[in-house]
Amino acid sequence: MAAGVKGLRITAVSLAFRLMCGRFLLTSPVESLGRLFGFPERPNLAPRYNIAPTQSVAVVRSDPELAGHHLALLRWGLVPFWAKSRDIGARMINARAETLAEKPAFRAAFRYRRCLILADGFYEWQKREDGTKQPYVIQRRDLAPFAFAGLWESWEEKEQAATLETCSIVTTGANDVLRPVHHRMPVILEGQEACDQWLRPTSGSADLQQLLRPAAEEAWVARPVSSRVNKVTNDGAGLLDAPEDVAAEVSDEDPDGGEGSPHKAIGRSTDDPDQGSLF
DNA sequence: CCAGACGTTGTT
DNA sequence: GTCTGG
DNA sequence: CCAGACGTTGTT
DNA sequence: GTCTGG
Repeated sequence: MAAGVKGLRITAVSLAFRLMCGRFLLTSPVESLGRLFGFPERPNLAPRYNIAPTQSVAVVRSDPELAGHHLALLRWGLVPFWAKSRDIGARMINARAETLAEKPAFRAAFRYRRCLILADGFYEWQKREDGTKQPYVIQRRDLAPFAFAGLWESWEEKEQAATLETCSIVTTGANDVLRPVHHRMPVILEGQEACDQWLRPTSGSADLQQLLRPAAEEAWVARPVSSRVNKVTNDGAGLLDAPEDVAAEVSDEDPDGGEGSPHKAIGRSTDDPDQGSLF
């Protein structure tokens, strides 16, 4: 794919590449997700191109009472059960793999409440020399859905007498390809066995820790996208278009640039504002 | 003992 | 709730 | 993660 | 600069 190749070129040349997980997408039909991750629920999930912290995300849990894997919609940003307010959750969107077994906010969740957080890709922002930022989307080459290693927690809202379920995405060190440009990345559980092992209540700490490693770089592609993704209220398919200035960047680095101009996908006028239901 | 934190990323 | 710092 | 706010008193 | 909201 031309766009994918271009994305890789720019990525490799860039010096200040940053990668972690504060925004992602999930657009696959619930039937595909259910088949892939082994859950029976088939709720009406609207495609989401711009999932942000504090919003509802699709997770898979292993429920000892029901047996098997089950889909749930949880708020992104883990609120520890002892928190006085839900506000802390906005800053608990990631949990470091190296310390989650010890940190008071995460260790009980690591031991008892692990989950898969479903995605088709995630975004990251590259800081340019002029201080502006270029968003990238990172997806599998085959565009298949995948699972972040996640933790979840249950929090009792005192005033409302309600229970809020929240979650956090585990992060780890970057792989060899990404290490020169950035040092962190989200943990992705590749393959059914890794997913099952993460969810299995009887998995030991050592086995779990072994899953918390960087993804296999061959399977992944990064490519620049429109900065419209910056605004959380933009949530349409147009966010995956190439940015307007990619042509300029490419010709800066490769004046011959025989690849032709990577214009925006034609006929994609606006982001469809599929506001309405989250899922 | 009580009080207060409990988290991540990035940047300098 | 549980650990750390004072 | 980025965008956007960042404050008070009093009045209805 | 730093915090909150999405």
